[in-house]
Amino acid sequence: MTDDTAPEPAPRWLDATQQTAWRGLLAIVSRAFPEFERTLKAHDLLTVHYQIFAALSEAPDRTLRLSELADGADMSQSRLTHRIRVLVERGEVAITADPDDRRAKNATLTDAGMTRLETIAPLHVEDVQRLIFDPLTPEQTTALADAMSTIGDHICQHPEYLNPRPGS
Amino acid sequence: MTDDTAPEPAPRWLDATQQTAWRGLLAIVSRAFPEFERTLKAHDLLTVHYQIFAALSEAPDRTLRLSELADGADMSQSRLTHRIRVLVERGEVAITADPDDRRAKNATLTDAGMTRLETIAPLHVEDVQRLIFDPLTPEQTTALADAMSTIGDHICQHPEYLNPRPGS
DNA sequence: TCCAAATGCTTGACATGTCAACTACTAGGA
DNA sequence: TCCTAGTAGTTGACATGTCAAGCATTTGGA
Repeated sequence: MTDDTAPEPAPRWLDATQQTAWRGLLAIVSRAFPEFERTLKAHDLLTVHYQIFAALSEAPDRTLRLSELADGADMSQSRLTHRIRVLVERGEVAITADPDDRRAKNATLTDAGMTRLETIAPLHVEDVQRLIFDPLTPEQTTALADAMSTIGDHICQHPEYLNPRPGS
Repeated sequence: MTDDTAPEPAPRWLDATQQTAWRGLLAIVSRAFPEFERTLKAHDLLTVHYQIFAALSEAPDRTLRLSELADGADMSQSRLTHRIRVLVERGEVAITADPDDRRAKNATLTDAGMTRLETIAPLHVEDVQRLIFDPLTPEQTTALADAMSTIGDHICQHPEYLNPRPGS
């Protein structure tokens, strides 16, 4: 009897340098990101809502088709539908039917929404500066941007490296 | 009438380099981390469970007091109580009363749990290598570790920089 | 000794995320 | 025209996260 299963390659454990980088990343995710959420929550917003505001504010006419908005803000359509509701109720986002495609809807950041974003954005960016960039020297920031953009580009340009996502 | 409120300082917007770094970080969080979760979920585990396994496997006697485990794995005690239940039911973690302090309980990674971790860990580390470190040169990895550990140390050593956390 | 405060953990209610239907509409070919 | 497949968005059930309240125990000081 021969074993026709492929032999498992030895695991590629993280070396010391990689472990250092990985632990730092975990610290950011487990401590800094919850801090950003607390600041937003103090103003009755979730991170989801900030992402919606940010994506719409950068779009032409502050308007995006809902599916484009979901893509641009990195969330599922379902989640968008659930969470955008409160923004519409508050009058900070308006949703209108698309005249050209009766399946589609467009979301627009209203003036009230823009005002809201202008209040929150400085608080959010201050959090990011304080927890992420303040401890770094300019050289470290440059090196971080280089590495991060390399990783980010690689992930976005190689979706085949990802497991199939359920429901999408 | 004089305005006695302090003037708002100008927001410290991100410069181009910082934006590059920030977008990369968001890409990692929104794409790579969900990928890690999908791999774990294919083996009936949540990230929470992996963190529990990892923390216990590194502890003396593979055992930690529950409150130490919650700290070490960066989660609230409440969340730990809720999510560790299934691991106990599966026999992968054992919980025993602490003989010295009758308030406390100790969690131990069982042999079955260790076997489980030895199955999953290579898959997880392969995900991390593939999505985070593979695109980087050795020099980029070194620079990333330097910046990340600087940020991580800063966050962990300056808890006064964080808003008060509810419930803790 | 007593008691108030702190600690360790659990519980349950509610908020949010996820996922698989589902409806409605559009596109494109027989 | 009629199908079939694909696309846009919604819905509801369930899984998970969050938070405040609660119980039991320990600590430390009056």
